[in-house]
Amino acid sequence: MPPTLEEVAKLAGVSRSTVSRVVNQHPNVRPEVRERVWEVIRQTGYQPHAAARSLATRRTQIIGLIIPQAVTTLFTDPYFSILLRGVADACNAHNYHLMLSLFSHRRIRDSYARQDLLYQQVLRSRYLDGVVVSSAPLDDPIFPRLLEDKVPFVIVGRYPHERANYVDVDNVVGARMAVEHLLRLGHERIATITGPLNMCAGQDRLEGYRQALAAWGISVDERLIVEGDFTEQGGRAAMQRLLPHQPTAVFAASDMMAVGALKTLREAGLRVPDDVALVGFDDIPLASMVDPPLTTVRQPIEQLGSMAVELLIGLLENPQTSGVHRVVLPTELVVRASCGVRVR
Amino acid sequence: MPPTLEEVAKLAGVSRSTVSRVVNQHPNVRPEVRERVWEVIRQTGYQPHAAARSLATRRTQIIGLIIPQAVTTLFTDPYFSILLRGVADACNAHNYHLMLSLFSHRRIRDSYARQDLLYQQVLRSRYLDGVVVSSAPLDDPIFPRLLEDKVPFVIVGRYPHERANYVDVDNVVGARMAVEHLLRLGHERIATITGPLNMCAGQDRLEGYRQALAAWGISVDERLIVEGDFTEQGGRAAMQRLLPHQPTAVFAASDMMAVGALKTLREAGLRVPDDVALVGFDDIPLASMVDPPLTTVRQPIEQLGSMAVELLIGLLENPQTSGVHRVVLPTELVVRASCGVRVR
DNA sequence: AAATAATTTGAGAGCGCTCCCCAAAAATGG
DNA sequence: CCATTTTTGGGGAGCGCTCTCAAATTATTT
Repeated sequence: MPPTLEEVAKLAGVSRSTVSRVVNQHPNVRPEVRERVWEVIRQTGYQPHAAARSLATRRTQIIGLIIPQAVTTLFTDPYFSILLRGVADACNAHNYHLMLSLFSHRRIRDSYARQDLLYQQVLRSRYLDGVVVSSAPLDDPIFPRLLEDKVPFVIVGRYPHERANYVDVDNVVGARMAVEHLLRLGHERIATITGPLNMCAGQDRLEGYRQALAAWGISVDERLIVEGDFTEQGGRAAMQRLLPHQPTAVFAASDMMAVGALKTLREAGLRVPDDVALVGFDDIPLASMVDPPLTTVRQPIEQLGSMAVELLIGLLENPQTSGVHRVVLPTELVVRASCGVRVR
Repeated sequence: MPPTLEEVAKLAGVSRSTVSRVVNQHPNVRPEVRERVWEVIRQTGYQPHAAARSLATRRTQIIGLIIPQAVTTLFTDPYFSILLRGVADACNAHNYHLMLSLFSHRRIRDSYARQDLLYQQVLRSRYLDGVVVSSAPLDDPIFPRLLEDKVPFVIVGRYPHERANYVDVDNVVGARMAVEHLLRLGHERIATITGPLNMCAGQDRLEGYRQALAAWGISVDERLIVEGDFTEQGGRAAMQRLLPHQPTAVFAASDMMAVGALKTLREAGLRVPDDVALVGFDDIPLASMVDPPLTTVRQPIEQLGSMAVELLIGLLENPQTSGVHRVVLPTELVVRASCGVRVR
């Protein structure tokens, strides 16, 4: 049986309160007493009991990372590993712990029911001090609930509500840069494979595409816009549907979809970039590994994760700080071979 | 302020104990009372407070997934995403929660200190009911500690201790199959890029390699054995060192390393499989995406994760069940183009 | 030296839940 | 119909910690 505060107190010849003060770095303890207590703590290997502490302080030091929806695919996308790394790192750095809430991908059918259950269990039972939400569609029920329950949360992405804090990248500008790059290379029939249009990132990247075309005075051919789902499979399927309309360039709203599109193009006997230029989004490691290497829009995924956590911890530790916290990070166009750099 | 047990009890006109019984499905409550209590619970949205419950029951319903060491790279390997998915799924299915403990990859220097801290914080403070450990080197200090503290744990991999429970794949046989396949194709100068040799999987796969050669009466040329670290970079570097010895085939102990080797080979002007045959291990999605598609040894990664969790939960819920729990899953050779299937 | 202020310590009351134990009520049996 | 068993509900004592408040001690000021 591990020792309790009480026992440490007895051994050190002081009261519970004093040990508590020592453990929690309260100032008003005589140095010699403090040292004596530390000595006992060291010898006994005392460690405060998390649950007891949480019960008294009403804080758990646990942050949740919630990725709603049935997301088989989302997890084959390295985007998540990278985000997770950022999140985990920031948690470590600030002595918070990380609880991961994914949702079963096996049965999409009951996924909402499960999500509901998890929400109850995890959030209402106060396991978490706050949460980071990523990759949720805009109409996900989690947002209204979080707001109603006044759970501190930060979104990786965006949500149109005054009390929503978020960290996002400038998807519109990123997408516009990508498409403008294609335009500069002389393309006019530029197609796009969008992300899911119920997600902010999906919408924004499409918006960037539209803006770029508009800026160049090119009218949008709606047949060149096909909705994907951020997965490789989705990219393949979307590209399949685009083929009949013979685009000379394709902007895919994620690298995974670009890779899918690449395969479909190749299977159709088209060469990239010679016959069709291709640009992705994310700059995941795979982007530079495929053949040809993918021109893409880099977003600082890891940083997105760690900033979200830091914002959240700021919220948790200074609740009085009013105002909403929002950060938008820049993107960067990474030119590789897949877009076919032509002579000026 | 969310309602407490006490308040629910008052509203339902019963005592705390009765509500507790209802919530915890204890039998001895009259159906009509039970229904009345449920009704109040529903109306008030009551949810038991996790910390209070944990304090009383000494269980948290949280499982930890621990991936020790500074693992930048490990997380670019989809292996982890897939494992994580298995783990998360199993947790969801059994109403456990998942806490993720990674270690900062930024500063390798203080990684052991951090690991120590985390160990204290997470395990000794009883945040977790039990843990799943993956990808730990055999000499990782976590194993003796877990054993000493009697923390219930399951390893994904293996550890030579009588009280160590684990889930593993048959790495020796898997590797042997891979190498024997190359032997059957007529190769004799078969090199191997091993995993880290302080990890079980690294050792076992090397052992499989040796066994295959031995079975065919081919003596091992130690210059054809180069240690890698499971990363793509490591694979590149290892292949670089192998080039001078002109192997006609290479068995890489992970797909990521195989991909790295592939690039080095290509840069050296060698064609795969024509000049050098290549076999990997894991069968991550990338394996079928590279050119040429990788012949590899498939291991059921996701299942590994979920079985580990299920074993652990079994341990937690039936502590009396004596005996050690060990599962070894089979592997399967997946033949694709990279090994160059020759005519019989 | 006395009075006041500041610092250090301890006692006690929770935090919200579980679970043991006993009383009341209901069911059973002779 | 009363004694006995079984079911049902309630009271209370924790689980291990924090935190307020007041007492005790020490330092500072007049």
